[in-house]
Amino acid sequence: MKQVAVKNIEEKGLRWTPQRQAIISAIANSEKKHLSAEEIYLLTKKTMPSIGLATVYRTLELFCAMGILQKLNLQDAARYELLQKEENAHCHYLCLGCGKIFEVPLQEELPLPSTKNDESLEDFTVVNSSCWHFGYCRNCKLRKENKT
Amino acid sequence: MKQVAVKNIEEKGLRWTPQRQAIISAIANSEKKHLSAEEIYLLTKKTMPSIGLATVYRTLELFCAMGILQKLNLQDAARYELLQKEENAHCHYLCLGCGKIFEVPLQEELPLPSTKNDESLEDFTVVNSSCWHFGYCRNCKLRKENKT
DNA sequence: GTCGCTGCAAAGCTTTTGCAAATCA
DNA sequence: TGATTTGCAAAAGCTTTGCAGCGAC
Repeated sequence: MKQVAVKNIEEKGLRWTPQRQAIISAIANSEKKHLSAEEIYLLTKKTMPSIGLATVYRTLELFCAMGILQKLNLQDAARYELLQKEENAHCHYLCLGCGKIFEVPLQEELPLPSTKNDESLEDFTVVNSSCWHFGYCRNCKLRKENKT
Repeated sequence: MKQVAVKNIEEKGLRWTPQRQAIISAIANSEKKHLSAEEIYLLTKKTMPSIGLATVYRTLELFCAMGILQKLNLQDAARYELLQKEENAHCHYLCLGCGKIFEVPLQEELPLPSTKNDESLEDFTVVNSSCWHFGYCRNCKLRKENKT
């Protein structure tokens, strides 16, 4: 993972700096997925207290452009997650009750939509996907029922 | 559509005001989908010049809570679209080249993910879905090839 | 009168940008 | 040396909030 990043970065005349390493390490070692820029900033600060928030933002943007991270625009703020080959297509289930996010890989290729009506779509190359389902998890439904 | 909204609103002790009517009309009559709050504000200003931006934001939030609108968190800003029964599940294809959004209804129910590994998901009730595919449309791919 | 709604202005947040210093090739 | 990168501070942009006045019931 890191090796690939280093190679990609250096091929483009960019540098693999301690900051970039610290940021990707913080993300990779975090148990939590879907980290916000602020969270990544705080995590990275643990190993590199001098790092600036702007650097984090610039690095996250770079990593997204390189395909290392995927940016998710959520309600409160953007969140980032490691993007690996096998994870290219997966679904997110966000519980509106507790805010928990469940993640489910899609084993097979994306469902083919009907492209009859829209010519231009017939030749659309999908680079990346993000599917979100909003609803309520079992715990929250049970909690709801008990209240009523 | 409007009738349903009025009924829902008044049932909850809320009011169906000229502003709310103007906003929903602006959205419904717009050819463009996926309008930003700013765009909705400007559209509504045409029929009601005195309206304030804060009112638009508050109304959009209300309509989302009522299930009349769906909020889409995109890169630049949040966007809103009418949420109708038949449209409950649909895919968005966003071209990273030109930013155009193609929309494709999913005829059949959502693809069933593998829920083996995650117990809590087995009993997840989906209220609403939003699927996004990012990539390049034909025009942008052609433009790219011509450049190289 | 009460309660909800509105418009304005100010504040709050996340994110971006400018710039001089630092760092690496 | 020349290019990229960084940290700080300031700015920008979207969205929310406080509040006094208005309007509906």
